[in-house]
Amino acid sequence: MSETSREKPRASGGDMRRGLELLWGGHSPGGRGSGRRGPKQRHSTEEVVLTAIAFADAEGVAALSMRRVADALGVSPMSLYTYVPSRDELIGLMLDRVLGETAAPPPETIGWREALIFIARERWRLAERHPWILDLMGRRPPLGPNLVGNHEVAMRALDGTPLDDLTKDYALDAMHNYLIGAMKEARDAREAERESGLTDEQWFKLAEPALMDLLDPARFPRVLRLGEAFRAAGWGAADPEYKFEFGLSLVLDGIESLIRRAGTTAG
Amino acid sequence: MSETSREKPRASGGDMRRGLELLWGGHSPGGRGSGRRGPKQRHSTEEVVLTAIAFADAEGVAALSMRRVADALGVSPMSLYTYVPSRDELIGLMLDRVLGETAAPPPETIGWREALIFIARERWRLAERHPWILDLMGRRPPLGPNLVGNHEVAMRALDGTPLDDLTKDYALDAMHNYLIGAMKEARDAREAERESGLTDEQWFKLAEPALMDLLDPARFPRVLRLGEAFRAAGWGAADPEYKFEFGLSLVLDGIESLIRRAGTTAG
DNA sequence: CCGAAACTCCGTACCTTGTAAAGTGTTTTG
DNA sequence: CAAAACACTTTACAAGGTACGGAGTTTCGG
Repeated sequence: MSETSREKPRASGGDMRRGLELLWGGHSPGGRGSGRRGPKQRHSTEEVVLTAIAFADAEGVAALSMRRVADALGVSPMSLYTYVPSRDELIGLMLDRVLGETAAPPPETIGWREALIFIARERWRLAERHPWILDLMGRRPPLGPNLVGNHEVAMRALDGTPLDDLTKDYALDAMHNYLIGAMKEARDAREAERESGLTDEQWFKLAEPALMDLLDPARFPRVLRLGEAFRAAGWGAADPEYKFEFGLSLVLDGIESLIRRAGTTAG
Repeated sequence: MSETSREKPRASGGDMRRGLELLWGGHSPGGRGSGRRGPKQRHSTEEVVLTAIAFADAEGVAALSMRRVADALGVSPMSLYTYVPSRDELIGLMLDRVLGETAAPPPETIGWREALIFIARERWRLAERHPWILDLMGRRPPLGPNLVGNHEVAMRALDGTPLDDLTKDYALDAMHNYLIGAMKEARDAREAERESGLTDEQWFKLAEPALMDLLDPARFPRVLRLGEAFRAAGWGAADPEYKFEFGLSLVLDGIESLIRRAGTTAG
């Protein structure tokens, strides 16, 4: 519960160039500060972004406020606005920055399936390192070099297949959407565990007695059977990483049948 | 950007029963107010929840504050706390309430695939009516009657298949995770459009010239080709509902191959 | 070489949020 | 009829993003 989203009009033309500049050229050395008047900035936009990322890793985007980032840098809250036009833009920069941490499949990878598995696991690990990115995907993402680069890499994974470009994009989008959901599921389990001090197992056992009074076996026979199956299988059966791999194969099987169909119709 | 999540310790035993009571029995007539002292409540918990839902439909969960709900009901902010223990709990009630709006596949539905398609489309339409639910799934959801009921219905859709209960759950989970991602994608497109007054197409056309200067054809050949493919296909190719259906078939194909394998090994 | 422009940084201020605390008035119980 | 339990209100706090205006610093145009 209590996930919440705030909205901003979001760049409608004028600021768009500014935002893109920050994303694409912003951190290059000498790009800024060459012929500016006034005092030199005591920090750099990159430093601000890195500080904010470290903070978000430790406490989540929710807890990330301009004041806290400013504190961590030893400046006043308002001076951050000389580095970054708004909190939203800062978050965009943070997102594109960490997207640069994923590796492309190594050259010896053979076949699209192996390549996509590699990519999916990279994203999984990325979300483990920076769980907050899951709150930020979607919603007109920052078109930075790393977001674009990641899509390039993903498209390349499908290079040998008979799919046309549009279909490749759709398939990758479907996989990505699944990944988002699965990574969120795993993160939420981790967070709930940390916050409440209870593992899913402990929590469920706590809720169970109260729940058993409420669950009418005539109305919910399958759910009750499922509960028994989980008890019988031991709680390892609910391990998010296992479920992630399971769902990933399932989605890849879907892509496989897509490829097979395209192969038979096209030749 | 700017999606944000706040956290609460979340019921750890003592309040758990209270929360479940509200979810399962709360709205039944006469259940409350029978032998209580003090003045009668001017409204009901259900009224509060419905008001909050109407508000969230119109403005999103982000804009949903206790003060605004109280205003809409004509009471002071703090009196809401006599109906509902906290904002989080209120949101839990809202979520389970709207989950009750989805229909089960009609009896004449034949086969698991048709049934799952029906369920998926119901969820899609639900998210169109109440887009804010997408911010709330995951994260230890409220174990209300409708959440449980929906899972029962989904499990029933796989009744004729050779999958065991655990595998059914995994498959449904994978489908659900995909659905979440796809519905979020669609909602974000709609919201961004409303907020900025630009369709994705217009927005992209606006960003394009600036982007073209930045996209090195040697580094991003596939992404550039994809851009051309989209231009050639017309922008209907990016229609979220089309992509939703595409991904759904893909996931269902994955389930199909799962079922085929289970069928051959088990019998 | 100097004034003015451009810049950084800071303090203050406004508004919004969830909800704790304490007070007021009302209904039911004993 | 007194007291307990409740509904409801007012007030207050801390935290948030950022607009505004001021103070000090560096560079540019002449």
